[in-house]
Amino acid sequence: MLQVNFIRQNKETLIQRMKVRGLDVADKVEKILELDDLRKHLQYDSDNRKAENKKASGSFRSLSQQGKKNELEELRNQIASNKNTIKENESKLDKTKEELYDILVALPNMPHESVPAGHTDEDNEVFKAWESDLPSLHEGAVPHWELAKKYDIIDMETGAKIAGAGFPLFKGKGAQLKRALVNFFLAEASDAGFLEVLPPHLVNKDTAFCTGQLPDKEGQMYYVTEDDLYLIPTAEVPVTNMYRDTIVSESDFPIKLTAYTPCFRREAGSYGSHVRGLNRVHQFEKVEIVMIEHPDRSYDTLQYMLRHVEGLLKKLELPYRILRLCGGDLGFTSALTFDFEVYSAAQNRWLEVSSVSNFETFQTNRLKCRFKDENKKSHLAHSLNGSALALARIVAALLENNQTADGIIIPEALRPYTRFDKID
RNA sequence: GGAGGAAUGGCAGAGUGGUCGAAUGCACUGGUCUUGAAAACCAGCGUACCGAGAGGUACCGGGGGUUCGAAUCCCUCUUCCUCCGCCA
Repeated sequence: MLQVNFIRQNKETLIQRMKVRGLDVADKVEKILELDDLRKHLQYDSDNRKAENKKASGSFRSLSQQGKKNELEELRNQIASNKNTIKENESKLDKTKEELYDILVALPNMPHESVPAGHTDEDNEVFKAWESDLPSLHEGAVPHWELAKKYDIIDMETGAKIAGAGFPLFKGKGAQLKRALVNFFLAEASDAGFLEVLPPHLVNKDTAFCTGQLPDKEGQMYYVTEDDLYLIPTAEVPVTNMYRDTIVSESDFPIKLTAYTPCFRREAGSYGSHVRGLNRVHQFEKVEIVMIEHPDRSYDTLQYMLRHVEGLLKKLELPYRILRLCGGDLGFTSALTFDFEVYSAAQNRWLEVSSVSNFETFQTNRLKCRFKDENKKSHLAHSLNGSALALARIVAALLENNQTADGIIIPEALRPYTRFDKID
């Protein structure tokens, strides 16, 4: 959520930048400023009347000790009438705040200056392309869902029987490969100085609101009505909320956290061949990295996170490219996002395996996550996160790209974790 | 699930209707002293909004109420702790 003061000071920039998302927010911005002025006015008036009443009730005791009944009565009336005005004022104030909030909460983050304009994923800019040749497969190479069947490592049918379509069941070396990937990713994150946490996998409304899933993505999350809880769509949600209502000191930066969790997504409305196999599922596993950083350094930190993710893909020997998302494809809460895509040879397409974003103060404003500068003034911190990495699609790409006539070869870096070097 | 108890500033912990934004201790920051450090002493030290400033207002788990006046009384919700039951 953007701050009103920020909007006030950066009105023209905001209107211009929102255009890359395809939004015209000029009217909304005017309305926000107008409502905020009204809010200030009403509050000022109420504050003054409250101050008057406070003074008046201060003299109450001495008057009553002196037995001045008439004065007391007059005082009581004066306070009562003031109180009525305050009450009316405050109900107007509440309405104004609500109206203001409704507009603010529906306003997405302001895109970073480097975000290209565009509507769909086709307008995304290739930030770093894969420069070597893409792997060419042997005669008779097949997509991962067929490999999964052939080696009996992923069982979609049984998953569907147990839960429903889109809930894969991993078996044998398939399950072990996933566990190996998780351990590999967590070990890499730990080595890079990220603190591992294992957060709750269900979260309450406040938590889902603060990282921006509510109200924007209400229908995308599984919701447990009985207990009023949401299943997490990503570890970003519980992990970032560790810093809700906190004031950190500047020396705590950069805060680096990592977590492995399952991710649950309803993916309502998805269908067709591009959702086949592991391409799009309701439950997948992911190692997430989250950082809280000083505003001056958050874009350097974003690059640092990019390098971390890149390192993982290099070690896994997977062909990848990095995209800078265009305005139309940019998430609601993000100011700048880079997507990592891995080339899936048998499907001959790029699969998104990571999304690394800087949210600037969009989340921390809701979280109230602040730090104090040397003058003890508090400012909102910046929050960032990225997948490092999402498992299902990495598995899909590994299976497809590494298939040979006599089995699927496990990349060197992963073998200490799998304890086998081939799936056959 | 049943029965009790608790929730106050970074932490600990006073405060049961009036001058309490809140004693005290610890922690922290600045200063004095010291070759340096420690100790001691002095001063400062919550958050947010409005205001150029002086200053004003709100906040003692959340919400509502009583009262001229609420941290303090009433209602309600939430969380935590203890005991019993159940249990990975």
